[in-house]
Amino acid sequence: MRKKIVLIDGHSILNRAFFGLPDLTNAEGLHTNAVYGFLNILFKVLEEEQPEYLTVAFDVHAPTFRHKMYDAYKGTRKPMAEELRQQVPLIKQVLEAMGIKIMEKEGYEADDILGTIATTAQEEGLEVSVISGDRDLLQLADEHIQIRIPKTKMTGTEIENYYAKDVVARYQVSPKEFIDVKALQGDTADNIPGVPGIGEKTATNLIVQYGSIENAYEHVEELKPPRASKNLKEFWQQAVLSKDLATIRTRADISYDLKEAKLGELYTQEAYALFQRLEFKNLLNRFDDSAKVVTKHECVLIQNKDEAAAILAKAKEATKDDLLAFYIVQEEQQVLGVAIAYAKDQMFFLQAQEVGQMSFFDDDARADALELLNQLKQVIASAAKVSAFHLKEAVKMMQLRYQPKYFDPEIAEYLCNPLKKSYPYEDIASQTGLGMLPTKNETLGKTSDAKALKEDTGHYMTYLGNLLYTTYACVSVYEEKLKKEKMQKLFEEMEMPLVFTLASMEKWGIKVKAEELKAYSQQLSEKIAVLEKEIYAIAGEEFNINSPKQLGVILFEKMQLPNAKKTKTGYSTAADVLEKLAKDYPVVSKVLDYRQLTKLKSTYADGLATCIASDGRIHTTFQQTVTATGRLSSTEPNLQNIPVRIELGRLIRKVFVPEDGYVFVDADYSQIELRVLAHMSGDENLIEAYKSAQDIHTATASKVFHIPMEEVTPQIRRNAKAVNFGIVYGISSFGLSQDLSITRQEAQEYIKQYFETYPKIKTFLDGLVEDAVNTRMAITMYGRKRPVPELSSGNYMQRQFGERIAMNSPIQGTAADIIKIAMIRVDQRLKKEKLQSRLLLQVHDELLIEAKQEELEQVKQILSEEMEHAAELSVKLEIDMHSGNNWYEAK
DNA sequence: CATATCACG
DNA sequence: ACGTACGTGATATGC
Repeated sequence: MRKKIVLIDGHSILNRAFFGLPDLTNAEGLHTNAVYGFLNILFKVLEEEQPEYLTVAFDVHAPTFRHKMYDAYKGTRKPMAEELRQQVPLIKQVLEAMGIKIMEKEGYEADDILGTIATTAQEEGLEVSVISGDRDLLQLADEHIQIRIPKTKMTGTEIENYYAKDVVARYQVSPKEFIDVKALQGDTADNIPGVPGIGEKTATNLIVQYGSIENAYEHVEELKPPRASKNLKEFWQQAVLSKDLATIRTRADISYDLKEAKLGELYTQEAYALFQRLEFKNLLNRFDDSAKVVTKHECVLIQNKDEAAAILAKAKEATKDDLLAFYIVQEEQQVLGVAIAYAKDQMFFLQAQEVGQMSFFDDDARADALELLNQLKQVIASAAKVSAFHLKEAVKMMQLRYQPKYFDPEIAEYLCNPLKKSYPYEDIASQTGLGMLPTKNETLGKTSDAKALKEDTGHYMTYLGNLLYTTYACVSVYEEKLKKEKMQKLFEEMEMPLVFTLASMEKWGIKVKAEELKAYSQQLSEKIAVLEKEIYAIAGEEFNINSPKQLGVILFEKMQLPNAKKTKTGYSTAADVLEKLAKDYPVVSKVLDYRQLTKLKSTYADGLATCIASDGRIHTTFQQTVTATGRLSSTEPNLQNIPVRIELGRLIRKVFVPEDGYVFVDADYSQIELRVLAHMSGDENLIEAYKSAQDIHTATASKVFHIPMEEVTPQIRRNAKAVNFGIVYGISSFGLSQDLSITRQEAQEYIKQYFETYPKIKTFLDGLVEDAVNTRMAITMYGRKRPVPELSSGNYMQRQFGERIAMNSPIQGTAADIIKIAMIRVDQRLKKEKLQSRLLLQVHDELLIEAKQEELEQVKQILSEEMEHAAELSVKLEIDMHSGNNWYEAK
């Protein structure tokens, strides 16, 4: 039995995998599909062959890839897709981590390396398998050299196998003759000229008959067809050159030590860590426990009160001039305990007294938890620096006041990488070089915290240890990182103080009239029932109007309505499609009304009702680490999308009311994004338009369409307004034409006129794109960054999208920065001036304050001062402000 | 769990 | 020849 060696054509297999799989990315935004596909092919081959030796060969330079199957017809080489290029170093890293031999040598193509090793290995008595997606390698097939070509199919990976005899069976020629066929036929993708007029058929026939180009040349007068005879004579030198180009070297001057190719343990710790980072979850099952445990951090469980007190005292002493890290473990309003660290190896979990299982509210337990938090608060108060996981929650629970010493790891990581879906501690640990830690899920499985703590205490202490260690040890790393990225001020002076402002807003919540909400819901129900009946009557049957699928069938099949537009899954029934049909088909306008009403009922009337807490108020959560641009978001419930544009929806704002003795004051910035644009671009015309206190959309209309201000009709003003919006979004003629229902040409003309009116805006936006292409970042006035990986995509659409992001993010982000500053200052001033009025909500460019009746004037003063002077721009920041006895009135 | 739709800035 | 406006979150449906 011969020993086996497997040789892999690295770039070729990577390429195959890349085109065979949909795009995959990990949390860092790295593209991983090619690496993943490569590994799947690798593991499949290894399982089938059980080889002794393995080597992967790469070309040293791979600036281009031969897309034979994809664009051979163009006879060109495309530059390698960026998404694929990124994965070349990655696969090498993976292979190294698994201890797999990589061969590459300057001056040689991977083919030559494979050819040489394969030939030598066969001579030395090995059985050889060469894995490649490239049929050129078939010339290497021999008695003991098998060429294997994987095909990614729907059903998985299938592999075509060729020994020498299989090549003859399939192509009529031997592997050696295969070279001659190619020499005649040529290969545009490989820059092999071949002989003109000879294609695959003729080439094969000639070589079947004569065995080689040399022999064919000797009989050149007899060749058929005559064209072949004539051209081979004429292009003989070119044929000889082609043969040379097509020949894979089998005696390349490479030093190759078979011992280095011997397969060892593939499933190493390094490989495990890398697979984790790349999020190859399926492949992680292949590892056993020895690979998984890299570092272990444990919390020491403290249940005894005296011991807890001793530890808190020690922590207090140790952190007087030093860092304290903590995390409050809670579940459903119940504090289970407090994890604290006062050094990297001094981590404890102080368990709160258990709440009795029988009684839902256990006053003793509650008092105990409060006492624990109170003690923690004192340690926090005296600590020099404090890092807390979920800082905002802690601020709410212990009513902490802002001091510059606080640190929130999730927010630090968010500033460094704002595109991630979430910020779990293990990502923070890996990003700050603290190692690959097991996730909460991996340590505990899917159970509740309370259950895990009780029934799996050991693992729970490991989970907390990992979380807390990360919270403690990441601080110094991020401080350096933020300094280096010039985001230190942004973090310390904007995001951290904001945590405290948001905590206060969430804690206050907003009062909602539950009964009125219910009445509103019932009102809607009645109207919905009427519409429902009418729609069924017209349709002639009952169906689920809320199902786009069923609705599409009814409208576009049964009722044969025109202009059916398709989505992936069926007909589009989106509002913009239906609106075009509404005036001709009453049923469509009823459907639109129905949609509106059911939306109001389910999301707002009924949805909000379930969110009213026992204090009669709704406490939203403001997310500080979600958006790519630096805006906030609001969840459970979302109070940033309460209806306002349509009257019936707007009415719902009447249920949001101030407490007795208070009024609402609502202030919103007037076109803050356009003003930011005017400032950042420095366009004199736009700045001047604002300085002369004109209505900006009318002024734009007048200038862009060359008509006097007085003659700007509402319609023309609307168009100008759409253009202004478009500019902020990163304008495209298509988008604008859609929005205004005009042709692309007209939209293009509007844009052209706009840029002629405000020339510096064009320069500015082009500059933003150029900078983003160079730095791969969009950046705000305050230094907030957003990576724009779309700009390096191989896909034109994606790159186009990247350009719009590059234009929009600095504008939207700067506006978001400014209102954050305003929020902090308004909040801090209300507190400093010892007012009872409080900030409740932020809706991107709007703040809502619940003002004590007697403080109304003072509050208005504070709002206008702090909002208008949050940033000093070359145009004034103006606000609109209203007060009222509910949100409807105040807006 | 993904998709379509629609509410907001 | 393509097929897009920027940023979010909640709900209902249907696989």
